[in-house]
Amino acid sequence: MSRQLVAGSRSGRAGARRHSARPDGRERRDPEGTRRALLGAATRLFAERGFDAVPIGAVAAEAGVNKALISYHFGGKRGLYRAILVSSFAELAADLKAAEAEGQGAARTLRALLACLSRVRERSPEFPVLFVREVLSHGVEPAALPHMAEILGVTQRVARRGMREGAFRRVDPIAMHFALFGSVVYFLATEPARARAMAGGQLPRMPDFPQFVRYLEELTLRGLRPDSSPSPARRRKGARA
Amino acid sequence: MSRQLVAGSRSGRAGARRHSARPDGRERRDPEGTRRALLGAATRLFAERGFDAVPIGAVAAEAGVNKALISYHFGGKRGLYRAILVSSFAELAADLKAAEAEGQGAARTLRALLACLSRVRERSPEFPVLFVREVLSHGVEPAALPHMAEILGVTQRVARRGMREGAFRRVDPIAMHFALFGSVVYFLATEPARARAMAGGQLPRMPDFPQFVRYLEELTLRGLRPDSSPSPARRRKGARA
DNA sequence: GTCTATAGGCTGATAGAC
DNA sequence: GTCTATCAGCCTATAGAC
Repeated sequence: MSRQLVAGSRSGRAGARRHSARPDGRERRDPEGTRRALLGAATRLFAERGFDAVPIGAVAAEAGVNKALISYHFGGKRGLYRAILVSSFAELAADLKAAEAEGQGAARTLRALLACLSRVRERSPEFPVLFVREVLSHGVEPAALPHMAEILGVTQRVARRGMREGAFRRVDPIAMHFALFGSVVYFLATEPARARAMAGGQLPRMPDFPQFVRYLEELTLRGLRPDSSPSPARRRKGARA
Repeated sequence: MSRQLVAGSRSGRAGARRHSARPDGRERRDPEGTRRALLGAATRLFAERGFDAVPIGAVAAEAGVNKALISYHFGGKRGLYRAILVSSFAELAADLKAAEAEGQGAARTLRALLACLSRVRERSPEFPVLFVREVLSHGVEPAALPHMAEILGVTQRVARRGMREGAFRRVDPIAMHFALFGSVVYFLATEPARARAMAGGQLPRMPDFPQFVRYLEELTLRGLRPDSSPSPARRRKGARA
């Protein structure tokens, strides 16, 4: 694989060193710069329109680079996609695991995880869209599956830990994962589309992500507290005081 | 309901009446049957692979119908897509509104909305995927936008109603919408992909939707209760006892 | 209404000059 | 490593026979 899957290349264009200006005004880059330009352009476009809707020529144009270089550096369109995908998934999984390790206590860890997702959003707003697109896709990229399993694992462990520590009432860890992770990811993934719809004056107001995270955190921490009595309107078999 | 929104199905009473068996074993349908076969096949395939990844020939084959009939009945691939999209969105919006009307009290209404989403899943498991795909898409289908606004409106109204009735603490209605609707939609939209991954033995166990809904309902009702004190680990400015 | 045949456009990949 | 030129493949849409 080219350059071990572009590991760790952030979406930023940090070191795109210029070589020389050319007659047409565009710039010639070194190979590493080319790769990064392609990765960045592809991330943006694949997120915005989806893999199948983006012609390879559009990626090249957005990157200011020749079409043919995609095959040269990544072995084709799919290879380019795979490169951004697995590096992004791996990065998210690693970040979540780091956040998991840093917090003491389930409640704090949960907050750390949410903070981590906020950072993802700042670092690369396109990633959540890419993530959801892939999760819906017919055949999920096999190389990304292990990372997805890790991500699921982190949330589940927080749930188990909270129950063990007596901080959370007894719940299904998987359900907790989806309530937490699912809503955040949905919020983030739909953010660009909302922004576009709002720009067209078709939607009233743009919800605020930090506020949403605060809501979710509060909801979860309150809703999971073991001491509170069950829902007032209905009791279920197996519910505990 | 879904009828007469499904593009030009005019008088269209039900009845996929068979006409005659043909030499190759496939069956000839009446026009209404053709439209429905196409709608059904397209719903399945567009959900599974996405609009751009599905050749029109695949839809025709899945429907057991000739390619050219797509242009004839729906004015082309995009027209077929638009037909399933707006009828599905309209149906969901209408169902949610019905659920909203039926429940007395915010808590009960909230439960009715969740039950409504469960019914959606049984009726057409592909719809959530289609929904999310569209919500991510570059330009959301204009015809579907009003319905999306309605859907957002229903959840927001429940939130406001709960606060007015004193059943919920003060929260941002939009945040509540995303926490509730977002997580359910994410869960449902990823369900087919999980099923496929599990079939390949790449995932451990399949989470249970009814259980997830119960979790979410309980979490929300507990987490929104006005009497409970704020999160024990941290207080915020503006938090109320 | 249904079907066949075909036109015309666009796409991803590569050979080969630089 | 980069770029130009080119090609084969596939896709949607339609004209016209039935």
